[in-house]
Amino acid sequence: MGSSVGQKERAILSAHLARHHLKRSGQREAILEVFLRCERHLSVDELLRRVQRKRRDVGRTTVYRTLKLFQEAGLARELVLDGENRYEPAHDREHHDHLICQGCSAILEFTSPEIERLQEQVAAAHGFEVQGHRHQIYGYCRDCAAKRRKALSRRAGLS
Amino acid sequence: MGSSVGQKERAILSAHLARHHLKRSGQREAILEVFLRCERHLSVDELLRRVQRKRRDVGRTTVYRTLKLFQEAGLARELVLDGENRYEPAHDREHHDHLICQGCSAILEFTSPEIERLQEQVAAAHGFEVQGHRHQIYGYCRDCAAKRRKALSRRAGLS
DNA sequence: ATGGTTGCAAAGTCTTTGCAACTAT
DNA sequence: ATAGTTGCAAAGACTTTGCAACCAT
Repeated sequence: MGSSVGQKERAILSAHLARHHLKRSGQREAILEVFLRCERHLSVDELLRRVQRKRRDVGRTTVYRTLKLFQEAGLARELVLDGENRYEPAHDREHHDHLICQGCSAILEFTSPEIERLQEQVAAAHGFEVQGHRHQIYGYCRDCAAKRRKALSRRAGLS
Repeated sequence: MGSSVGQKERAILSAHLARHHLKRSGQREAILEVFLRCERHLSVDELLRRVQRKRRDVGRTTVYRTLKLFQEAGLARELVLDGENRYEPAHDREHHDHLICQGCSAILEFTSPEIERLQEQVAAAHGFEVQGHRHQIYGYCRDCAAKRRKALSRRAGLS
């Protein structure tokens, strides 16, 4: 195990490297490995820490450079959550989007084939060829919404 | 004219200021004015420059602080386009989302009531109270898609 | 051998904070 | 008078770049 994960992604990376006359390296392999392994969205820092657990000789700079490389190869996608830059595998088996709570910063995930279908329609109407998307709904989760309602009615009662 | 624009937004800001025991200021008014005036998404820098044309005594710091204030008041929304932090009025008469070209960085806008409706359903299913959303579809615009297809078939022909 | 890759330290961005002067209430 | 606001300069956080050593091809 380990090396059996991400066969396809490895191939994509190899192809990209070959096409651009770039080289393999232990660091790149290690980063890819870790990156694909964790489904969650990682910050540069988290990724760095995890990679370093496996291989001490990986610098922060390399993580930045490698993430850029992954993006160019179409393997990674950058997203901003709660003001933080994060990254996720682009060939996500099943793509998901986010519900972000403005109260407690919780992040719920959702998928909606219907929305994806509508997106394609919208894009087609503009002659646009879709590569991916990013869809964030922000507001208040069940708990925070309840708290807010309470706070609001309390205020209303006072005035 | 000028002062007639953004009546509602002024009211919202006033209410927010009052509720939080904050004060009015010429700078805040000027920034709001300019911010509402331009429909496009502005970077902090652009906003600063435009505001300074009207009022020299506005510092960059104040723009940052005021944008944060606007966000808290629900008047502004932050978004990341092409790696750049930008802001747009949140009470946008009609909310729009973006199609972003990875080739030429063009940004097309779209609206889709159907998608908005589905969003509400998704949110409701999670007990989530929607305040807003951000939906970016990225890929290639008509022209760039055509160029890419050409480039790809050329390569295929060569190999 | 050639030319891409790496880590480090330095330089760059963009954003926030400390502070004294200023201003709305 | 009191308490929030401002601009500036300094500090911070995050990212990129210059460079000499290193490594894949």
